Amino acid sequence: MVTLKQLSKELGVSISTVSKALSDSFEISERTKKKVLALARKYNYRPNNVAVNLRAKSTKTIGVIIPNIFNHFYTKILSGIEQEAKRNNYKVIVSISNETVSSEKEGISFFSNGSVDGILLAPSEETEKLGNYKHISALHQKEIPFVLFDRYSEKLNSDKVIINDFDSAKKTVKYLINKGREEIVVVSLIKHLSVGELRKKGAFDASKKITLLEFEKEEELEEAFLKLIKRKRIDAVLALDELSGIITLNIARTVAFKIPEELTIISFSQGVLSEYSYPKLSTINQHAKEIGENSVQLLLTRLKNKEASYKTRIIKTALEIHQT
Amino acid sequence: MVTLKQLSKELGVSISTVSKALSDSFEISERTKKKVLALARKYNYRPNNVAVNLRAKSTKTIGVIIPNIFNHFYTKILSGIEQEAKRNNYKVIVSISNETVSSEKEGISFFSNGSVDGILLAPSEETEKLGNYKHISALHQKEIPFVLFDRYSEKLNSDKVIINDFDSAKKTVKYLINKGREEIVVVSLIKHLSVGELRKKGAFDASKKITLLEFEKEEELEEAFLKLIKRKRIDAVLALDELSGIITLNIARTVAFKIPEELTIISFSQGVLSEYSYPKLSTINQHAKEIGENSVQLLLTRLKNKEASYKTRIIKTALEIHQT
DNA sequence: TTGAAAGCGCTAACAT
DNA sequence: ATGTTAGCGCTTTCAA
Repeated sequence: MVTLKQLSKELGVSISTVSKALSDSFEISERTKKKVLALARKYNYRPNNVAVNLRAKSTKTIGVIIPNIFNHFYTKILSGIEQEAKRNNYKVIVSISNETVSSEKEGISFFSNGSVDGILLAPSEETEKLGNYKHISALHQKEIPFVLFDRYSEKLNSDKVIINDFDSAKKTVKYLINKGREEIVVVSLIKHLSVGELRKKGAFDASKKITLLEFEKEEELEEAFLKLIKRKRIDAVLALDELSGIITLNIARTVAFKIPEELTIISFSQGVLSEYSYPKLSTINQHAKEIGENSVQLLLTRLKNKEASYKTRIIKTALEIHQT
Repeated sequence: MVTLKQLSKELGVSISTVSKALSDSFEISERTKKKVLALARKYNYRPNNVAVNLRAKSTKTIGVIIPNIFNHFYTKILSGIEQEAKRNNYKVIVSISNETVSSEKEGISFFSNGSVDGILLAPSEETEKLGNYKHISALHQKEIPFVLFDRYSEKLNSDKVIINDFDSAKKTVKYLINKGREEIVVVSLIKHLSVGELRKKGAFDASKKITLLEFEKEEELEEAFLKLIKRKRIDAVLALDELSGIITLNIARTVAFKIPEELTIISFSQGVLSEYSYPKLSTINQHAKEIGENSVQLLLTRLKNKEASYKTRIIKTALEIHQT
């Protein structure tokens, strides 16, 4: 990589002259500017980013800590983050926590050395399970701005972008009841996530007579659901996560339920899974991309004004009914 | 963030003493080391990464340009990259090309200013379609080391990590023939990708009497496949990409094929889609994670020795038969 | 209109 | 055992 020094030497002018010429400063004569620009182009000069960062005391980089990159929902968020960051001339560094506290801590420490201007973070499942957020709130002491997305805790005081989980679960159950469904089952494999809790509460807020099947392992849910439908007639399922939705769908099909005539299945989701399921699942779309975009916006706002009060942005979900 | 300067001031020693003490230099007395360490811990001192990078003339960062982050295959590669990078104390910056040349160029220029030590790149679909790789080979002039993964071109001289696509398609067709399948259909939605071409050639190398359904749009494939199975008896499908596999599966089911008794479907894939399809697709697993890991390894080797001859690593696929 | 110098935070060769 | 100095590449203030 060519440096200002090399250019200045070859041109027989000072480093600062070259620097100013390249930033089109009014101090420099047109003749010199032209010469400098020509040589810079010839060598394809690009200011060394690291040096610029050191000087500017900013990196134009956002660190993202994401729980799981195999989850389409998070992938979509990441894509939204990347786009919005690029639009604002920021780079994105990614660290994947794999839903573990240890990797999450690693990621935070990885970013806590001036590598990034700020952090976007969705706490891992383990973090939520343990309810210990100290390593995250420690960012406040380090004066590293951060924004939580998707998952959050009352214990953490920060900017955040979340989904109206409670409301959308509640609305969906009401929708089912309106459609004349009477035996509603809520299935979930995300017991330990804050969002799972909120969705569950929302559903029960709409109706007390819901059957709840909530498990940690896929097989447990499969077994329980199979048992349930053999025992009693049900006519609607609300899945609090996509995997539960797909599993339920596949089982319902093995026992020859007509979908959606006899059984409506609606699932919180964002996924390819539901998109290419057969028949296509009805979903509660979580507008993941917007979550990503909004997180970046909130962080950039924070970077501009570190003293402002914390903001929460709530991204609305949309019920998408297929195959009705 | 605390700096060496601040620590040295508070301790009443020089900056270099602090620096040396923190790196446990033999030049510094135990007493001083202890004092320094204590204060550093108190303030949670971490060396400013940007300054270290500038000084070291290396960023310990790898730039990854990935065509599509919604494709589980690439996500898995990315995960492999991230893990292997972290293992070697490298960071990962991600740029998503969305299968377009323009974004790919943007990504390359984004990384070409000293932000990264090297680049991992899978060319976009558009790049492959147009066959123009100049913006990529330009990295050679800029002396930025790069490794291609998954997709490549004869036009590009570089390190690369690829799959034995030709061979595995060939082997799979042979496998089908061995199992007594006689009417084999090859379906594909990746006509324009180099890997698609290789797989196709491999399949035909195993048998000339294959029916080929190759389209750009999902609907075209759906229509053609439906027409075909109404017209003639078929007993095996080799899908060159996961989407084709799922589409074929869903259609075959609507016309009540017994799978796999009457119709074997095997798909190139890596996906959640095939994992949660019903019945579960048989797949040609591409070991995506290993592709990512190997790419990082190749790049790090290159960084150590820029003059070595270019290496190609071929990752073997594995045929995984389900529901037989 | 141009150049010299300082400084971002760090390391390391070279004094003391 | 500790300190001084130079320099990584850049921008910017101040001086010429």
